[in-house]
Formats: sequence, structure tokens, C-alpha cells
Amino acid sequence: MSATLTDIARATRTSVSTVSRVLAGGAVSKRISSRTRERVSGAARKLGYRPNLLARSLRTRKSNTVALLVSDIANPWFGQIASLVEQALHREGYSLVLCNSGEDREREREYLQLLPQKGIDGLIVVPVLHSKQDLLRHLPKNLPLVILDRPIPGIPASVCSDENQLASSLCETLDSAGVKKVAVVRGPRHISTHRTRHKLIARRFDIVALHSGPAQARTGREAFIKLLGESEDQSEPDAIICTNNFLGQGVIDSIAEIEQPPIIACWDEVAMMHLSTLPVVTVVQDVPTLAAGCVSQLLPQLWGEVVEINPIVLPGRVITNRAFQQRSGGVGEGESGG
Amino acid sequence: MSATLTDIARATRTSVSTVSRVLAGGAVSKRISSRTRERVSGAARKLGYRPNLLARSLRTRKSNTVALLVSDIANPWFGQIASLVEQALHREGYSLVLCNSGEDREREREYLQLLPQKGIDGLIVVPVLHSKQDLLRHLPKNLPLVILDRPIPGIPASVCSDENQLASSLCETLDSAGVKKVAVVRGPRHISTHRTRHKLIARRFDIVALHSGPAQARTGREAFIKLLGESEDQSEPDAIICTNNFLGQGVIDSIAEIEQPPIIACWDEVAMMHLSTLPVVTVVQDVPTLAAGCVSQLLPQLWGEVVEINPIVLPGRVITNRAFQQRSGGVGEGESGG
DNA sequence: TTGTAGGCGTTATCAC
DNA sequence: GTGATAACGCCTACAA
Repeated sequence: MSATLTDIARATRTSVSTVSRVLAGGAVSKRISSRTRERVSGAARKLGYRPNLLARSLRTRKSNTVALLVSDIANPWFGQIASLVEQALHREGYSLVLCNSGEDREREREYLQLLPQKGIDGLIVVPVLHSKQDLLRHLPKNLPLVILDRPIPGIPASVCSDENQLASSLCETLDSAGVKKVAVVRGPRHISTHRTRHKLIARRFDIVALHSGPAQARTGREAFIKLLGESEDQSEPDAIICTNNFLGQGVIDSIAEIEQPPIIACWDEVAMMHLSTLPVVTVVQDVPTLAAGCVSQLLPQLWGEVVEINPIVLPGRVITNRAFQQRSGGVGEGESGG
Repeated sequence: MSATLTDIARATRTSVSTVSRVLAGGAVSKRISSRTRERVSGAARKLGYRPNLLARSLRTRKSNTVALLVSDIANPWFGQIASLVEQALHREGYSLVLCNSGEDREREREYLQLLPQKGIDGLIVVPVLHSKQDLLRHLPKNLPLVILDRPIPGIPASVCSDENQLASSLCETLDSAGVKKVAVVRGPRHISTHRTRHKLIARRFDIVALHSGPAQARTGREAFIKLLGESEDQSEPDAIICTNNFLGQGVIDSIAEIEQPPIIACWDEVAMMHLSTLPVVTVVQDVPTLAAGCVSQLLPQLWGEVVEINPIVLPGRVITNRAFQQRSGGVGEGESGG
């Protein structure tokens, strides 16, 4: 279809080597007489030459491409991350391909196999699989790899938020608002994030109700309905804690009007929470720094530098809305650092 | 690194062609004696053979990969689309790579060049560039192509919402709520969506104020502040119309408490709008059908079928929240079809 | 049923 | 300075 080196060589009565050297640019091209150099690059332009990157990568074993495999691209949180990672890598001359496992182990395995076969130089992954072994099984031994958001024991190149700190901050805020009994709405058992958060909540509060399901708004709505049915006066929760923003959104959506609504607490940004008349408190992660962290851990690996790589673990911060501040008696105005 | 056909051939004392045939599976592999077949596939398994897809694609000129180039992956709308497209293509045996131009013409051009060079079989693009010529300039002549969301004159394979219908539905709803004068908050001039929507609004209402900027919440906030400053009593708008959800979100965010707030109207889903005490009306697109449409237009092209392809243009529907319904006197309860 | 050989478009190593 | 020539790993006629 497109013109090849051979075409240009024929057109200029030179050889593919010469053409290749000219088009390579830089030092190598300087060693070619400026006359033929111009003839060649002229012909290349005229024929609309585009290098075949498959052939090049096959030969050089480099693609200047990094893959980001996320667990759910429909979640705006990952969209933000992806956007930032893309920009950062672009500045370094790499292009990014984004793939989506949809929280499906099997799809993740497929991409884990497929991507290296397609010749990527490095991989950033938000894993659905938990174990180092499961993950690495499908990957070439030396592929530069960074784990994002869901650290895996034994893999040092990873970037995530400090779940302990996030949970503590959130729980402390709830504590000082007088919360004792809570209901928990959590995502699936097989996602470590949700497991961890649930566990950390359990350490601090009396869990009087629990609902779990896919980490989507639907689950939040179901949870609230179920809660209503179950609630007996003596065990009514002071707060409903959700292990991510989708769940929180669902719960908030369902609450029409209650005389004394519980506090809604959750992880990650909730759109327009400060408009809500419900008391809402969230603990948010530092997305830009997470994205930058990924890239900073990946680049040295790509460059073949042998530097020691340690996990990056970032603090988050608590955000409350006005209704919450009023409820909790002015403690933790607006944003309280973590 | 990984084992190759040659390695397996050596290990089994056969030739690469035999190995290739066995591993190809299907009809070709049946023509190999079951004895060598098992020897070969056994060795392949033992050596952990993974076909080099670069080499294969170079040879076969097929990659079973489709690219989706979106204009802003940080926008959840595109995340949803991407997720649905990915699933649909996966069912058909294609894998999807997602790239992000970030609403940047130059980045779009780069990817438009790069992706075909990497050997994709087809491309779905949400273009930042407007003209057919600009777009096709960088693409191989026969690359299967579908335009998503921002149709381009002269390219028949495209899927988008019916902007006229969306605008009409929205305007009619506003009309029957008694809206006469409006303020408009719109995205950048170079994005056709925003241009078109602005134009359609102008036909129906008296625009007393206008603000434009990047299609992000920030712009919505700026707009509201600017509006406050400018507003003189006699020219106060009855509604603020935003040309997408981010802008709308920004405006809503900024409005603390006003005695008689204007109606907020915008395109696309706004999170938790029905919690808001502000009157909000939106017109939303049919995302799943848009995604399915893309795929249905792409597949026949990938299969080399010569079918006539016509643009797919989908209706949207209006959604209002309770505050809006009260304001407009019970007209258009909940969702009114379009 | 199986092997040999050529080529996909590059880059890299020799020679001249 | 420039040109053959050999890979990279795979597929596929064409032979045998």
C-alpha cells in the first residue's frame, strides 16, 4: 500500500541501505553526500513514505509504545489517570495504548498475553488478578512493569494510595462526628481495594448492616433499599460507608427525604457532593501524583537503568460538604488535610 | 526471548512449516499426522511458545486490532463508549486499543499517522479535525473507518446523535417552562458539537449573555461568575444553557443560593442532577446504541463486504429533575421521550 | 504428509 | 559514501 524503502531506492537509483540511512536522520544520515540525501528525502516526501512500524519493531525489538491496562475504563477515575499518563509518556516520546479488562479476570489474562506479543515496551496495569504468580505467568520475564492502584505483594514497582491512611482519616472524621454504628456498602470480594477498606472500617466501627455487589451505582441503590427493610430502631446506623464513589453515588441517589438521614461516607470523588443536603464525607486520592508516579517508575525500566524501585504510597485527603459540617458541629471545615 | 517456530522445529526435528501448520490449527493442522502433531504441540506448550504478532501481522497484513481514538478520555462519556465498544469488538475476536488526542489537533494527527503504521485493521475516531481532507490525509486509502459523535461531511460511515432533534427537544421543554431569555455557556469554537448547539439555541431564544472556553467544569464556573457581574435586572436570563455536561456541572457547582435561580439546561448526563434543588433539564444521548452503531458500521468494512453504509443518527431524550418540574408547572414529568 | 524457499519492510554488518 | 546481504519471526506457495 504505502511506499517502502525499496520503492524509494528504485526511484532514486540507490539502495535500501542508503535510503534507510538518510531517513534515519541524525548522525548516520550525515555520512551521506548531501546530494543523494536530498534526492532521497525528496522522493520519500513525494511518495508519501511512512515507515512500517511492525517491520521496524520486529527488527529493533522496540516499539516506543506503552500499554495501560485498566480494570474499568467506564469509571471516570481511570479516565483521568489515563489522560495524565498519556500526556506524560507523550512528552517522553512514547505513545500509549489503553486496554480495558472490565474487571474480568479472563479478559485481563488475554490482554496480559496479547500485549507483549504485540511488542509493547512496557506495561502499567491495574490488576484484577491478585497474585504475583498469576500476573507474571503471562508476561515476558523482563518486561518493564508497574502496578497501579492495587499493589501486589512481591512486585516493588507499584503506585497506590495509602489505604491505612485513607481509612484512618475517614474514620477519624466520622468518629469526631459522633458516629458509632455504621452500615457498609462494598464492592466485590475479589477486588483487594474493597476487601481492604471493609476490613479497616470493621476495626473502628460497629457494622450493623452490610451489602456487597459490583462496584456500581446500582449496588448502592439496592443496598439502601435493603437497609430500609432491615432497619430496626435500635440498630440504625449513624453512617453509611461505601467503598467507592459509584456505590456512594447510588446510595445518595436513593435517599429521597428522611428526617434524620445518616451520614454518607465514601472513597473517591463524588460529583456535586457539596450541593447535597445530605451530610457527605469522602476521602480522595491524589490522582495527578499517582499518574506521575507510574511514569516515574516506568521510565527508568524502559531506559534499562538499574535503579532500585520502591513502592510509592500516597496520602489522600478528606472532603466534607456543608451538611456534614453542620451535623458534626463545625469540626473539619471544608477540607481537612490527611 | 520467547520461543519461536524455529526453536520448536529444532526441538522436534521437524521444519518450521510443519510447526506453523500444527499451531495454525483448524483445517491445515488436520493434514499433519497426529503423531507429529502431538509432538509439536507438546513442545510448543513446554517451551511456552507465544506467536510474535508483529511478525505475523507483517506477513499477513492483518492484526485483529481496532483503534478507538477519542478526543478526551478524561470525559466519562467517552469512557462509557469505549467500554461498550471494547466488549462488542471482543465478542468478534478483535482487540481494542484506545488512544487519546486530548482535544489537541496535533496529537490527533500524530495518532492518525501512527496507528496505521502500527498495523491496525480499522479505526473509530472522535475527530478534533473538521475536514475530510485533513483527516484522510494521514490515513491509508482503504483503512476501514468510522466517525463517532462528530460527523464529517463526505464520510458516510458515521454515528452520532441527531443534534437538531436534541436541541429541539431541549428548547421545547424550556419553551413550555416559559423561558425567553437565555445565557449560553459553550465549549471551544473549533469543536463542531459546540458550534452546532450554540447555533441551534440561537434560533429559538434570545441570548442575553455568552461565555465560551474549554469544555470543562472550570469554564462553567467562570461563566457563572462573569454572568453575575454583568447581570442587569432587565436582561437576566431565565435559563443558562450549557453545551455539555462538564460546563453544566461547573455552573451548578457555582450557584450557592439564589432566591430565584435560573433554569440550568445542558447536553449529556449530569451526575446527581435530581438531587439538586436547582431546576435542571438535560438532553441525553443513547450511548449504548451509539457504541453498537460504530461497531456495526465497522465490521462489514473489516470483513471486506461491500455494503452501502449510511450515517446513523440517533434521537436523544430529555430528563428533568423535580425542581424543574415544579418550576415549569408539572409539564414534562421525569423523562419525556424525544 | 512434510520440507524448501521466498518474502513481508526494516535495520545492521560487512565489504568496497 | 554506498551497496550487497543477512537477519527479525512468520506464513505459504511449490515441491517432493
